[in-house]
Amino acid sequence: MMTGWEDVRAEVLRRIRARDWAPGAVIPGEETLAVEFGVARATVNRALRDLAEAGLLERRRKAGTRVALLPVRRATLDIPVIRQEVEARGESYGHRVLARRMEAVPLAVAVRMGVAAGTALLFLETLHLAGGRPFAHEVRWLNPVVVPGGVIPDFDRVSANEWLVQNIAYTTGDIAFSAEAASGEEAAALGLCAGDPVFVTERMTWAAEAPITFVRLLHGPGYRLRTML
Amino acid sequence: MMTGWEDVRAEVLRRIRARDWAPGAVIPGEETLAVEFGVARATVNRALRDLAEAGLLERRRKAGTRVALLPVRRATLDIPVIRQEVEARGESYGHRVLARRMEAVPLAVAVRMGVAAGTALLFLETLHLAGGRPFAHEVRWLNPVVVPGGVIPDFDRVSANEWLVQNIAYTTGDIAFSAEAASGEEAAALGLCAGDPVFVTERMTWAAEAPITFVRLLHGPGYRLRTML
DNA sequence: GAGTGGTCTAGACCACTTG
DNA sequence: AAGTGGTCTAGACCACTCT
Repeated sequence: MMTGWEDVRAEVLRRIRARDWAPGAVIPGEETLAVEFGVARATVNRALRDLAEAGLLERRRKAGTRVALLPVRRATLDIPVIRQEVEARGESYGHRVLARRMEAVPLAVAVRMGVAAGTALLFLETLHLAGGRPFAHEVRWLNPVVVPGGVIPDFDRVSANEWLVQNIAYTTGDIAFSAEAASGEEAAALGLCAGDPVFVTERMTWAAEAPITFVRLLHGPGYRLRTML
Repeated sequence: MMTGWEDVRAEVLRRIRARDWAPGAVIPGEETLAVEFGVARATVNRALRDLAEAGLLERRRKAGTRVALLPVRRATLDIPVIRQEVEARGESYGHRVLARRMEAVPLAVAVRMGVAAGTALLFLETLHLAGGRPFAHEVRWLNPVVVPGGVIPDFDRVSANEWLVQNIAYTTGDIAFSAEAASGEEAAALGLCAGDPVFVTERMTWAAEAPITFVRLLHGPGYRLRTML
């Protein structure tokens, strides 16, 4: 029986897999499928929309719905607060603030944050610990302008990472992952040797045109960012 | 005016940001909001569902809808076929098959694929080129059982990456990213020095309980995996 | 048991895009 | 100009889960 939108999605998926509907081909319209499956058009719409979000269908008004020629795989990454990430591994979390001062941003950071070169922002350096051992090294520039009330905590109790998530709700931004060789200082902080490969996460966040913070996070060897497809 | 579900979403988002609805607090029910906003309940439902998918709200029947205490940031990664990735950079794509033979899988791979140690699978080694220069090094084990008709191409024209996407439609799987030091062979293939940091992508895909393929993909320095938040 | 979100329906209008 | 997906509505029933 075809009773719900998930049944419709399953059947459509089956036809795609079975090549009943070939890659690149236009599939029947929503109304047609609704009649065939004996459900309301809205139900078909929900199913097709879901498959389109997953990258298997391409939908355009008037042009209709096509089976994607080269399905782009879409994976959803959950990016938790570091404390949660550590505790999810069953280890105790801790962090140490290594530096906290106003400082002129380097040019590379100024460009990425969209502020004038030489602007003074709050510079923070934090070491995140898992089970007492170094887990991640964080370097952050924070725009003090965006802090509500202008009161910036010292981040000894709550890390900047967690404090920002709780206090500067829902920002936009981008994130990039890469592999780099650890510099001498970075290696020392993480207990590695200079030149060891580190997993780098760089995140820039904005709130309504105003830059909030730029973070560079380093994880040592053994760190894996995982997700389901 | 509150005419569409995106308007409803925007207003709800505003209230979360403004702390009108505090983190952890239960917000009004769908029916209540529908009346307040002057829309149908389905419209409110669509808006709240979207925010829940984004990680900002937590919804449970009977319990109601709460503002997430520690919003988990969710990012969507698009994982295109390598050819598309290269061409999107405006470079010409090419690939060379370095090895293609049946081979007993190493233990580590057997475990991840869920096959008996020593099983013979198709082993493929491919170098992907961008503008004639090495872009990524791919090592893959492919389960020949899943190939329709049992006919496996030589992958000289179409890379295994692209062929699988087009011929083994929609599989489940997982993906993991990490940073490692290049081995001597890997470095040679990519034109690097042994020990240089490489960005590693490991992907395992399944189709209905049967393992399809395990891939290990290496990108040299300079490669960045990017997405919006 | 009862309250809340999850979903379905039938019909309608709208927006976009293509021919 | 017309066809297709996008969305809205009002009402209904269902499923889950908290008390």
